[in-house]
Amino acid sequence: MDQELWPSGLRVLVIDNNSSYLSVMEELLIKCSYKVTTYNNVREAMSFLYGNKQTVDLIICDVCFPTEDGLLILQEVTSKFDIPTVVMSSNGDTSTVMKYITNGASDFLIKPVRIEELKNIWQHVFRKQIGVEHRKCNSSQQVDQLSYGTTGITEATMDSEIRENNGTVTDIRDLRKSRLSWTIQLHRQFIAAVNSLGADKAVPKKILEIMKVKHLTREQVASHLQKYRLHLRNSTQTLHKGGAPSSSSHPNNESSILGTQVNSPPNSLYFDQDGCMEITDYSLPKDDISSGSDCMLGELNSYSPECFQDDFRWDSEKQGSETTYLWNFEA
DNA sequence: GCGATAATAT
DNA sequence: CATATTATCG
Repeated sequence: MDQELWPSGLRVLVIDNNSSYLSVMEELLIKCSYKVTTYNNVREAMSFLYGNKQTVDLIICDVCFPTEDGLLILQEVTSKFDIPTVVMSSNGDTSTVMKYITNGASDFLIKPVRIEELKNIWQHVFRKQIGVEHRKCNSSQQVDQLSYGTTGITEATMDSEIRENNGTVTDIRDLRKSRLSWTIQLHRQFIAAVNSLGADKAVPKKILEIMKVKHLTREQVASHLQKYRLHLRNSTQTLHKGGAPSSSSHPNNESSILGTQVNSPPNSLYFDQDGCMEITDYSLPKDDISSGSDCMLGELNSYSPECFQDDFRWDSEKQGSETTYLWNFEA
């Protein structure tokens, strides 16, 4: 529709190791009246983020880095900051897009990025701020001012739900009730850990180490892993359910989920953003970490300035509530 | 259905 | 033996 009504002043952080393209992006974004900060170095960008997370509304990050892994970067950012993150790459395969979207990306832009696409990215900021309530955006003249409240963006679940440090759960104990509740954030960290190890290397102990959540036990991770695999199976092979046995097409990957590097998420329901959850299906741990096979857990937590200490939500007795949309939504 | 725990397996 | 995986419990 109209073209002059997108919010100006949106503060965008762009990360791309290609300085030339970084300039292109900067130019395009400035034409959109956004405020732009660019980094061609992931680590520097992360440092900047840790120091200025209150002043960044949106992140646009390329996912093809020589040494860094785009997926890990995305997971790092989305789990530690509640800032909408848009991913861009020259490769727009559905499976690739799926991989990033299921891991928290707000959008996926295929290079070369057109200015028309950038004109619309502000919607992700609003979507996140407004959160559950998605009211009919009249798209008219109410988008003029962004509520840049320093604490504005970060407040998805602040109430009595989760108390965390910048979006990352680091400890659980505080609300010592009885049963651990796997919240989205915690689950994300779990997924991030599983993904960074490989499918075959993702075992409770290592996952626990990577997650670095105090007082979380190996047993709890094991239990969650069990369910995770179970649900993964269910959605991976959707044929099931009294219909045609599907005798054609797919060569039937009978090798278990763990055996080798299974890939390709054929079917799946991805997510339902606004409401509450977003995780319904996960891309398999197969990833493109530079090296390839060996894990690199030692340095996984590259960024992360300091230690932490926060709480987490335990659930005492009442659980029949509206929790748990993690991976089920029933038919 | 969820997460904890017991029972097995590696 | 320690830890991973599966089964069962509440």
